[in-house]
Parts: sequence; C-alpha cells; structure tokens
Amino acid sequence: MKRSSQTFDYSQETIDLAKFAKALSHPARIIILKHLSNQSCCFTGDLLEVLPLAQSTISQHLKELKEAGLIEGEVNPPKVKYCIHQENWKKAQKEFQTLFKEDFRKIKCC
Amino acid sequence: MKRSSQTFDYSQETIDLAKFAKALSHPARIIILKHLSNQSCCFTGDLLEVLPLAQSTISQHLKELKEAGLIEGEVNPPKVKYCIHQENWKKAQKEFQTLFKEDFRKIKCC
DNA sequence: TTTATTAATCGTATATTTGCGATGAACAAT
DNA sequence: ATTGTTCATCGCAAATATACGATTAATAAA
Repeated sequence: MKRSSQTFDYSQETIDLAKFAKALSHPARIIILKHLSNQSCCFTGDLLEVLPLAQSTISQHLKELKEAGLIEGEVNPPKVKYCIHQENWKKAQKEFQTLFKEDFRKIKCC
Repeated sequence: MKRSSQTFDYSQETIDLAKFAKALSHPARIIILKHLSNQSCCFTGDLLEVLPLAQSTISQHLKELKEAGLIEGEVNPPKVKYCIHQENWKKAQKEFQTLFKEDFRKIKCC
C-alpha cells in the first residue's frame, strides 16, 4: 500500500488533531476518559468493572491513550494509577475548539 | 475476532462521540473539513489540488465524512457540491465540549 | 522462598482502514 | 450518437486496529 499522505506535509496542528481524534475514536477509550474525568484517578483494575473487556484489551487501550498523550500513569507496583494528562488535555480541547469555531457560516450555502 | 464491546451497551452519546472522532481521525479528512469551513462549499475536484491523494481516495474520505454526518453533498451532475452539515457539526461541537469540560480538577492528583 | 496481586506484553486471529487504478454512471456539449 | 467532464464504486493489496488468552514482570504478603 502506497502511503503518500504520510509523507505529505500536513501541518503539525493537523497531525496533532488527527492523533487526538484517533485516541477518542473508540467507545471504550471515551468511557475510560470520562471515568478519569470524574474520578480524577483510577487503577487499571477499576476499569475491569466498567468495561466488558479483557484486562489485556483495556491495558492496550490505556497504552494508546498514553501514547496519544491524553493520560499518564504513575507506576506503583503492583498497581498503576492513571489520570488525565492535564496539559495535553487542554491542548486537545483547544485544538478541537479551533476546528469547530471556524465560522464557515460567513457565506451561506446549501 | 470476538467483538464483545460492540454488543455492550455503550450510551448513545458515547457511540456518537466515537463516531465523530473517528471521522476526524485522519489528517486528510481534517484538511477537507477545514477547507469546507473556510470555503463554505467545494467540489470534489477542488480537493485534488489541496490533497496529495488520488481522486478515488478523496471520494472515499468524503464518503466517510458524509456517513459520519459531518458533511453533505448536493449532486449537480457531473459535479457534486459538498458543504458542512451544520446541524450535526454543531452536535459534534457540543459533544466534544461536553467531554472536555468535565472538571476533573475537582480532586487534585498526580 | 512461595504465593497472591496487578498490570504490561506477546502471539495470534480477524476486522477495518487506507490507498490506488480501473471501471461505471450521469450529464453537457458537440 | 459520440465525446468530455466529474465523481462514485469496485476490486485488490497492504497497513493498522481490536480482541483475547497466555505469559512475564514487579512487588507485597504469607
């Protein structure tokens, strides 16, 4: 598969936004983020009661959220405490805001 | 592949948000949406100058955005005019806002 | 030292996404 | 009727995502 779009020069903002959106693109990960938003913090195990998924699957979702920068984990064996990565969370919030606020209604159409 | 999470009872809001996020999860689609936001409307062909992708690929991305409800196309053969689906666009905006506004900072952590 | 607890990672299977060229459909212009 | 324009769809290949069980790693408790 040729991947021309991956070498194309998308702006960093566009890449970041797509990355954040991808992290939010699965219901389980939204549940996790909502849970963290409400609870402030939680352990991986707590999520086993919230989601109908295997431990390994939840761990994978957490990894993706971590790689997207939306959460961070504090290792405290044998537990790991996760919470929202506040700085990046605000960054994501701002980038989504920017996308949606563009006033396309300047010129009426359709 | 077992897909337990797909039969699980996620809330409609969660499903909708994940769907919108998935639509936004590719840089090309973000470019398209930004273009539509600024231009109000455009034809498929216009995007060929904006994106380094084949016509068929762009058409596919447009289809996904349409299926996610974020854009709509007015067929006017041989051209098709695309624009933001304002109602759903606002709905998406609101749902992202809701996600991010949850004040997880109530309890300080990490 | 052995056992229990917690969570990450590995290996594997399947589904979905992304991309392209080729083709087809709809209409305008000739 | 033929040709040109525009765009969607089909068929394929490759990459990525999703899910699970099994295993491993790190530590506490016994």
